[in-house]
Amino acid sequence: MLSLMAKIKSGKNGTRKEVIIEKATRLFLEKGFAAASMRDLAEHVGVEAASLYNHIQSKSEILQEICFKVANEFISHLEQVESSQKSAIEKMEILIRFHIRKMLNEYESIYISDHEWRHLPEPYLSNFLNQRRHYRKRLAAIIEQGIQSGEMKQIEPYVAVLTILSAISGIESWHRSRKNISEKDMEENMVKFLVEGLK
Amino acid sequence: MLSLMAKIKSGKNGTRKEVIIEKATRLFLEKGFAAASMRDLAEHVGVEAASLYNHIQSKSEILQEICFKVANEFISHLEQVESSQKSAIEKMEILIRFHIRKMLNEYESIYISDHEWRHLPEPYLSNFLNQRRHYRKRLAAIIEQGIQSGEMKQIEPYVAVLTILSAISGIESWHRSRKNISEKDMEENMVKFLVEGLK
DNA sequence: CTATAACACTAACAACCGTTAGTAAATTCA
DNA sequence: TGAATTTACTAACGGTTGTTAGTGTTATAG
Repeated sequence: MLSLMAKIKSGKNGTRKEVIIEKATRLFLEKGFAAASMRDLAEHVGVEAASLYNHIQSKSEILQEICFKVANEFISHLEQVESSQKSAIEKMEILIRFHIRKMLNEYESIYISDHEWRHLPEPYLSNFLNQRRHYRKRLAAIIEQGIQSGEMKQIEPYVAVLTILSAISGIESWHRSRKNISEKDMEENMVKFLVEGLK
Repeated sequence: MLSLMAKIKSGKNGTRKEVIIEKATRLFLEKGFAAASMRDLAEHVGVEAASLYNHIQSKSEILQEICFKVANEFISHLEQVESSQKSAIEKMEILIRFHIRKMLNEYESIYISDHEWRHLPEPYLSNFLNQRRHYRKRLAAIIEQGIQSGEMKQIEPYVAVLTILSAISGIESWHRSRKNISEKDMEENMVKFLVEGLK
């Protein structure tokens, strides 16, 4: 009894399922979710396609795990920031830096979460979009508050949120390129641009 | 002789091929290029799938037409701006407004050009990416010049270009949402954010 | 009106899709 | 070691993919 998670541990890389999701993340990034096949994924994992189904339930389950893992990380970080006693502008800078760093360090999964969510099946699709809308509203609320306290300039919070989040997602291009610019420069310059844009 | 374009004109909407590309644009936007099937497209056009091949050569030819039409529009506009006698900051504002308006008015094709280009077959893929890289370098050159003339603040031009272009592509979210904000507000707020971010 | 070109149709192709069934090998637990 | 569980394999399924061949229909040009 007790079901102590059996074996499942595949040496170094954690659960076999985790390995599958990790490889799938790269594959979805390169080919897109729809164009990436299970046989393709299986080859990267080093196994036959059918064997994957001993660890996952479906192709779209992989996408779900990627998307909601990312979403949950951002939401829980936001809650942390919200409950802190910082000024609105400080909160925004913290959030912006968090987004930038996530994008710098683990952009594969974030990119997928940002661009492949439409292939989520219902009800996950609606769920995901609701979470995203809610997240953005909470960011807008911080900006709203920053405007009212005079910390930020008069700007439509919705537009500011859109602008900031989209701008950060552009770091994807940096990843795909030859990276003539360091991570640190990337972060500082973007923060300079985006945070100053609020003031 | 003279081949005066035969008939081909399909009443109001121009060439039959243009209709196909138009419908494909919407379809690729909603489902993504890989997930959109030719039978799906045919249904939207009101024809059998095989009939499409009387007007196009392949599925990816449609994608090519969309991507390069967009690219050419931006490049030729850039050349126009470059050859004008404006200050760097003015040039950037003109370019930013052009991007924003394009995104507001015909975002379907721009979105596809921005997000589905990886499904271009070679050599079109390399060609497209080269054009894009070149375009961004020329934008960066304008910013570089703006910094040296003291019009703009000290910022890494590459990062600024990335930030601006990505931010604008976020207008896609506005299109997908309920649009509580007018086009004009969208443009002015975004310009305020992005142009001020340069000063 | 007739010849010709443009177009849409049906049928089918080979390849690939996600997924399941059934079974053998490997691993873990007692 | 023996029993049980997990994992990988082969084979195959029904369905879809982009695309072609071949044929008939429609519209245009001379």
